[in-house]
Amino acid sequence: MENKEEETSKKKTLGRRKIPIEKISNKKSLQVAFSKRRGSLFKKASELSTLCGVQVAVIVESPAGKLYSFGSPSVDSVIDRFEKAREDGLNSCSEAHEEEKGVMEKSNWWWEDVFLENLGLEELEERMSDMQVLKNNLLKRIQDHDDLVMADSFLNL
Amino acid sequence: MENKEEETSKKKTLGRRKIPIEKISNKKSLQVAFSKRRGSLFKKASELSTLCGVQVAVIVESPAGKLYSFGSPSVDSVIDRFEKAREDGLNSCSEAHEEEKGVMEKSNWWWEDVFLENLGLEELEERMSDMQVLKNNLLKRIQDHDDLVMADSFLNL
DNA sequence: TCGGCTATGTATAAAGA
DNA sequence: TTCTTTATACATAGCCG
Repeated sequence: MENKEEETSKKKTLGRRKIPIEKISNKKSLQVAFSKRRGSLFKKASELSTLCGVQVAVIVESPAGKLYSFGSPSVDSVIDRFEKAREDGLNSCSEAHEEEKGVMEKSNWWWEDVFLENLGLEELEERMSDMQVLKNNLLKRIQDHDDLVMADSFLNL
Repeated sequence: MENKEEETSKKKTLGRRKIPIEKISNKKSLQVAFSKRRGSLFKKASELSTLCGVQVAVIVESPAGKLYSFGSPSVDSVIDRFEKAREDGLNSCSEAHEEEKGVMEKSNWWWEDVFLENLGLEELEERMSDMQVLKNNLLKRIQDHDDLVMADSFLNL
C-alpha cells in the first residue's frame, strides 16, 4: 500500500554518473561525449557572448582530427584581434594546459564491418567526402613522421 | 498544516534564478557573470580536451575589451592548424553566431572512432593502403548505383 | 574583484529506441 | 548517429562580506 514502488523499484536508468576527467577509453562513449560536450561548449560560448556583449571564438578538434569552430561575430575577427593584441604585447592573458596523450589502444580493424551494400548514392558520396578528410589527416600524420616516400605513392588516392 | 514552512521560511537566499539570454543591463551583475562564466567556459574546454584527447582553443573578450584565452596544448598551435585547414578549405566546419546552425552535422562518420594520434608510421601506411581498397569499393558502389539509376530512368522513358 | 552560500537551473552519463 | 528518458552531477544568479 505504502510502498507502491517496492518490488518495482527498478529505476529505468542510473541517471548521470560521475566520471573522472581523463581520456575516455571506450570509443563509443568518447564519441558521444565529444559531440554533446562540443555542442554545450559552443552554446556556453554563445551565451557568454550574448549576456556580456563580448566577442568569443572557440576552435575544437574532433577525435578524427576534423576542426570545428564557433565565433561571435566570427572566428576570424576574434583571431585577428588576438594576433594583433599579441603583437602589441600586454593586453591579453592566457592559460596554458599541459596534457599527456593517453596511449591509444590497438585497433587494426577499421572498416572491417562496414557494409557499403545497402547505402544510397547520397550516403556513398558523403563517405567519399569524409574519406577525403581522413586521407588528409593520414597524410598529415605520415608527413609528421618525416618520411614522404611512401606517402607520395598514395597521393593518387 | 499544509504550510509547515510558513513561519520558518528561513531560506537564506532565493537560489539561482533563471535569466533571459540577452545582454545583462546591470553592470555589476554583468561583470560578475562574465568572470564566472569565463572560468566555467575554460574549464569545460579543458575537460573536453582531456576527456576526448583533442586540441581546443578559446578566446574571449572582456567587457573592458581585454582578451583572455585558453588553449590545449596552446592557443597558437590550434590557431595555426585552423588557419592552415582553412587554406586547404576541406577539413573544417564552423558555426557563425547569427547564422544557421548545424548545417554540416549530417555526416555519419562511421570511422569517427579512428584515432591517428598514436600510430606509428607503419600503421599509418597500412591504413593508407587499406583506404585505397575502400576507395575502390566506394567508387564501384557509386558506379553501380549510377548504373541502376540510369537503367531505371531509361525504363521510365 | 574575490570568495562563500543556497536553492534552483542546466548539463550530461547511461541505456534504449 | 540522433533522439528520448531518467537520475544525478555540476553550474550559477542573487546576496553577503
